[in-house]
Amino acid sequence: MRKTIYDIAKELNVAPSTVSKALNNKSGISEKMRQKIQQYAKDVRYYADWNASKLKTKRSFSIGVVYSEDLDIGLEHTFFSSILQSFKSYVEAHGYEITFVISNLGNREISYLDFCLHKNIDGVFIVTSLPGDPYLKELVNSDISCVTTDIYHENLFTVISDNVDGAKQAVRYLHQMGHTKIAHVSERHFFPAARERLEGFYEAMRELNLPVQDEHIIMCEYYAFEYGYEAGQRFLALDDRPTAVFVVADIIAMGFISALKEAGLNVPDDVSVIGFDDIPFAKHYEPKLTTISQNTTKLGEKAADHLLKQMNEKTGVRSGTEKVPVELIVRDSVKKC
Amino acid sequence: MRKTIYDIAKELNVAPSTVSKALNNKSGISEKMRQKIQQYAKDVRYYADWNASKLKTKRSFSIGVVYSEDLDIGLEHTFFSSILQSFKSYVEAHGYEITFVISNLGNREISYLDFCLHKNIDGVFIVTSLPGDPYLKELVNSDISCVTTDIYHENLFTVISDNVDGAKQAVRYLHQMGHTKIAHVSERHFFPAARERLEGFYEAMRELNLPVQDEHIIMCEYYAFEYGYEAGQRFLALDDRPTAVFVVADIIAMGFISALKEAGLNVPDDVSVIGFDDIPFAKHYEPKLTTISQNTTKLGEKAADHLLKQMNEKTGVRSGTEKVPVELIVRDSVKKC
DNA sequence: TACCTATATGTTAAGGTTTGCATAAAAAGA
DNA sequence: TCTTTTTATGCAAACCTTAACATATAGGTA
Repeated sequence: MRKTIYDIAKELNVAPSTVSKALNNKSGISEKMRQKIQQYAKDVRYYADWNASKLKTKRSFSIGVVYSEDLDIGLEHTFFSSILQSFKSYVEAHGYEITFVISNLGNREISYLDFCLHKNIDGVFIVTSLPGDPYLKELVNSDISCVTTDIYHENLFTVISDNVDGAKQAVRYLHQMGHTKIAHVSERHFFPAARERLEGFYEAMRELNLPVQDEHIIMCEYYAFEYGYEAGQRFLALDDRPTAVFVVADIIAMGFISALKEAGLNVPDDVSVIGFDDIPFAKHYEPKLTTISQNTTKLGEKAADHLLKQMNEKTGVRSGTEKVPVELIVRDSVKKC
Repeated sequence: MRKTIYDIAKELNVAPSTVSKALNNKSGISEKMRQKIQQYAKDVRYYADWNASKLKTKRSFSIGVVYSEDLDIGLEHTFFSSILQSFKSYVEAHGYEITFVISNLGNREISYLDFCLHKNIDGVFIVTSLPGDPYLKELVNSDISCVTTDIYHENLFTVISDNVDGAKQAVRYLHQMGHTKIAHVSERHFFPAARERLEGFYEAMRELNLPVQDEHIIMCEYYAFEYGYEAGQRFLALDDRPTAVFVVADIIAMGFISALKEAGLNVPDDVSVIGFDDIPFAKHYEPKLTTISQNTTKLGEKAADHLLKQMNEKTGVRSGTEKVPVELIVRDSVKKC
């Protein structure tokens, strides 16, 4: 049977509270006694019962993770899961564990907030979420500290890649390589990343005094290879084809390129393509994809860092944004014009 | 302030225990009363305090997940994370949540078993683990129900793809397409999957009465594109080159193919290649990879199902294996000889 | 010596739930 | 109507930890 603090107290002829103090490094106890108790606890492999301790302290040292599994963005989505991985490592190093916030256990439906409240969750990281989720709104407006990534939400701190700058870097690089007629493949729904990259595209083009024709902005249905392929076909149908394309995301860029290849065009000889994200496969695609790399490790760490601060400082700063720098990764899909 | 069972009891003029019984569907209470209390609880959005309830019942309704993050197999590893996703959905539908089993919170080191014991974990899913991890052994030999996937461990039930059969399907398919000189790229460390696929390769070759030369078994360092590339180079150096290759994993197959392409060979015109896994990118690679698909959804579900059974039935059946069928996915990397 | 302070240790209630047991009420049987 | 059985409800302990408060002890000061 598992030992309790009472057992230890009895065995050491001290009071339970003394044991508790020793183990929790609280004051009001002699150093000698602390050592003795800690040593003993180690010897008998005592660990405080998690639940009893949480029940009492009202702090769970666990951080909720909202990870909506619809829309193909479950754990297998590398971008988010690698942010989560980094987030997880960071908070664990600070003594927290993570818990998935779920809206139904078995068959009883429960709102995110209720879930967190009743589990005494200390803070929440919203990794992916469906736009307009009512549970989310309720949670965000509650007293529980929250941060998110890659999306914006009123009253919620966001850690996000510097998409505008990334897009500008991409365009500038294409320009540097001699391209002046540049197209952009964007995404129809305008998730924040897409919107910002489009914005950055326009800005950079303006700064470089390059004209942008409406038909050179190609709208893609969603983040998927197939839609990129479709966009490629539409690109091929253009009368006056640009020599370079900045594509909103690597996965779309790959589909895009595959359409060009199929039509007998060579990338980068005929058309230069630059992507965004630097997904793990970008370096293995043919041609190896030149792209703007998002730093998922940093995204996760910054999110974790900000959340922990927010939780501990109880500062009222709920909204705001931290932009994480992105980096141009030069590979083989862009060529001098 | 959050409502407790006492508040509700007072408001409804009943005893706390009555409320508890009503909410937990325990017997010894009239149906009318149960309805009334449940309705009221719903109205005031009452949920039992997780910790208090766990403390008392000694059942946490949470399942530990051992997910070793070293060796590049953290959450961003799609194969394991998609198994985990499927596992998670399944157990959540059955009223369980998942918790990562970690060996250090903050700075205090804790063994897996201690962690589980002190959190009252009901069962554990070992997703990835380092071979020879002492904590693992201790956990597996404890009273806590465990299952794993993709590896074997004494005293531990495993859910794993039918690798032998998959390899045989692969070889048979190559043979069917007219190939008789077939090579195999394996992996040096002989993780179970690699070992079984090698075994299946030999078996199928024997059954088909095809000779296998020693130098046609190419050992690759590890599961990575780069090592596949290296293997490809070694293949190129072969005097008497086979016309077809069965590669132990898609990611290696892709690196392998890229080496061939670089040397001016065409896949599948010059050499046919079949992979294993069906990673998400297989269908986008060039050529689209013919491969043996592992059913990650099923792997996760079966693991979950077995674990829940083991937990509830308290059956002594700890070891054993469930093989999940794999499927040949015909794409473009294999051609008639 | 008497008293005070600081520090070390002990006592006990609280945290919210569940559960075995006791009791009360209702239903059934005589 | 009275006893017996069944059913519904309440009481109180238990789960284990923490923390506020109380007490004891040692050392120092007047």
